[in-house]
Amino acid sequence: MAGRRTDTRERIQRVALDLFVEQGYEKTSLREIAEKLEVTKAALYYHFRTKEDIVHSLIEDIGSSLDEIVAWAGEQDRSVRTRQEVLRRLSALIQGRFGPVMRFMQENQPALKELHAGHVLAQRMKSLFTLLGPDDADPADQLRARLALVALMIGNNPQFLDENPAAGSSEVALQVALELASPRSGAGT
Amino acid sequence: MAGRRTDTRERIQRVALDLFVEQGYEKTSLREIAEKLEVTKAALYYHFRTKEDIVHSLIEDIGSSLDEIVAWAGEQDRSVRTRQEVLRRLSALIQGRFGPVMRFMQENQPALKELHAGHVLAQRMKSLFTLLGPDDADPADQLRARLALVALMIGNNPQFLDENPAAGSSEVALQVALELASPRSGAGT
DNA sequence: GTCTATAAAGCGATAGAC
DNA sequence: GTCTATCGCTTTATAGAC
Repeated sequence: MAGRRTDTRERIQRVALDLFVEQGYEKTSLREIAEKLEVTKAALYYHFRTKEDIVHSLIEDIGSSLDEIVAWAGEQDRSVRTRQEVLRRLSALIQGRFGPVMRFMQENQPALKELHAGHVLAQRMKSLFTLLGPDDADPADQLRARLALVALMIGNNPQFLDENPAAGSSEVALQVALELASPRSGAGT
Repeated sequence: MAGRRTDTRERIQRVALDLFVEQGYEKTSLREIAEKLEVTKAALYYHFRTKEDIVHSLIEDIGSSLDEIVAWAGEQDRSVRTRQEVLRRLSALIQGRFGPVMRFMQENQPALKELHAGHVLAQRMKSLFTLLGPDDADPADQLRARLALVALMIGNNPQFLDENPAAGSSEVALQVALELASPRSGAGT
């Protein structure tokens, strides 16, 4: 049952992400991850050179998906419809297997800030922001673009600072995000 | 010059908050705080019993200010005007000396989660949320209430995941927050 | 591919002198 | 109120056997 494994690398990623989300990156030790997997620390080091490398592998996955969205949007015209479709795709991504990674990113900014993988990701997020709220747009629109993204994240993670289930529905979150990316009366792009 | 001090406790709070915001709670050691103050670790322990106690003292300050706002709002009628005034007062608080504390809270959720002081604060935030978006309100309105608060925080901390100065103006943030707390066409309280 | 054992460093916290 | 010195523990990471 616990004999030869070929998926240990992925099991490490899964368990590590679980613990990172549950108790934070810094508070999660390799010993803890190893224990939960019922292997030793040394086994972890066979698959990942450092603790940071685990995070790196986690973020690389989501990174390419984000790149796809940015690339797709680059081929479209800069319309409200395009921005809304970007949000819809992001919502699907967050509701899918990247939700926990997103949440980890959201809640562990200090850790990511000095992690290199964090900077790579920050650049990708900046592309997304520029997509949703161009640098030459109304400052309020830029802020709304960022809030639209936050809405999607909170929708997936109700306990932003609370845990009211009603405010945490993904459908509601997408609805509010779309409305934030839509032109108000007397404005638009 | 560096002789007798009577404000050491406050100096510790100030320097600790600076470092907590800059590099995160976990990554900031008492040794580092002591070095920046040019005292020893042991001196820190004279003023605070634990590292956690420093955070506790930081959060207690802002806590009473939040309580005042909640109490004031409790005396008003539950109108849009009241909610907007709450946001205005929160904005002033965040723009004032509580900005860094707010940012620390926002960026160190995993650390706060297991810090007791964090739970006390979470309860206060919940009161605020309930104030801005009652539990029996439209789920979308509840989410918007949370986003209004996020807007104020991002306004004070542009580098949410980026650092575009235009999107980080406190006035713009307040404007967007107010609009999020206002009834849309066909809805209201 | 996983193990035991350990190195090297940093951490929060305390004791006791001054 | 601040110091020196240190305790006890945990951490990341490595060496080398199997």
